[in-house]
Amino acid sequence: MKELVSRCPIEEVMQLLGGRWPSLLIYYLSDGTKRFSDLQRDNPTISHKMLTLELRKLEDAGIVRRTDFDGYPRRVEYGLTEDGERLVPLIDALGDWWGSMVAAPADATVVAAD
Amino acid sequence: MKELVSRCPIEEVMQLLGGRWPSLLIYYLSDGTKRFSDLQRDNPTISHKMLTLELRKLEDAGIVRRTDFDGYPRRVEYGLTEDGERLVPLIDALGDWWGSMVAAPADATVVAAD
DNA sequence: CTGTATCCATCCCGATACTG
DNA sequence: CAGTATCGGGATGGATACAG
Repeated sequence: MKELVSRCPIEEVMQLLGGRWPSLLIYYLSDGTKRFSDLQRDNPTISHKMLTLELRKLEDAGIVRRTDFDGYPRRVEYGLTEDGERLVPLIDALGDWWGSMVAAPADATVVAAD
Repeated sequence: MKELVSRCPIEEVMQLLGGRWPSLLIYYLSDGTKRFSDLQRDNPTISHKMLTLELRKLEDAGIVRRTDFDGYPRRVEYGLTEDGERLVPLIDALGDWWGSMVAAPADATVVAAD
């Protein structure tokens, strides 16, 4: 079943950003334009293949802009679109939320188990 | 995890919320406390097994609180913790962002269907 | 009703090799 | 340098059966 018409936009956006890499790549790109090999250096553990696929996915979603200067050797640059930039603070907010979680463990939030 | 801890909290929080179901379950639970079978009805396409696993994951993360009234038949209720509640608007913001994306495509190519 | 365990198909992803 | 294609192992998740 490939047809998933999400009723909830949340479901869709999580499909896009949910994996391990998308948000990380966005994070690194928020720093400025980078080349393919720069991103490889930033993320030493991502495979060549996955970097390509993730970038393509983000590009298709309109989050990442790809610029191909085809000379030799080839040179391609990746950067965030405006939509991508707008996404950064939202992702950041999730990070802050997570930070507040680990700072104050869930134990303390349990209220009077009667 | 097997490897080093993520430098970026984003990476961690996405590992948690990234899949198809977590955010949806949180959405449904933001509505109020629900039983296992209620959630099954809300999400007709999730399998029994995955519902259990996802709920357990969210519970372990301190997002969901599980209350087991063990009578007969058994009855278990799920609800959001305070941390979970605080997460809702953040997820919502992502949904809004996504909504603004589809509303105004970055690339106006396909719009004109003459 | 809720939860656990098992089996098994599927898919994701890394490694590798090749192209321009 | 950047991208594509292919293969195979391992993780992921559905179906099912069973337990409390």
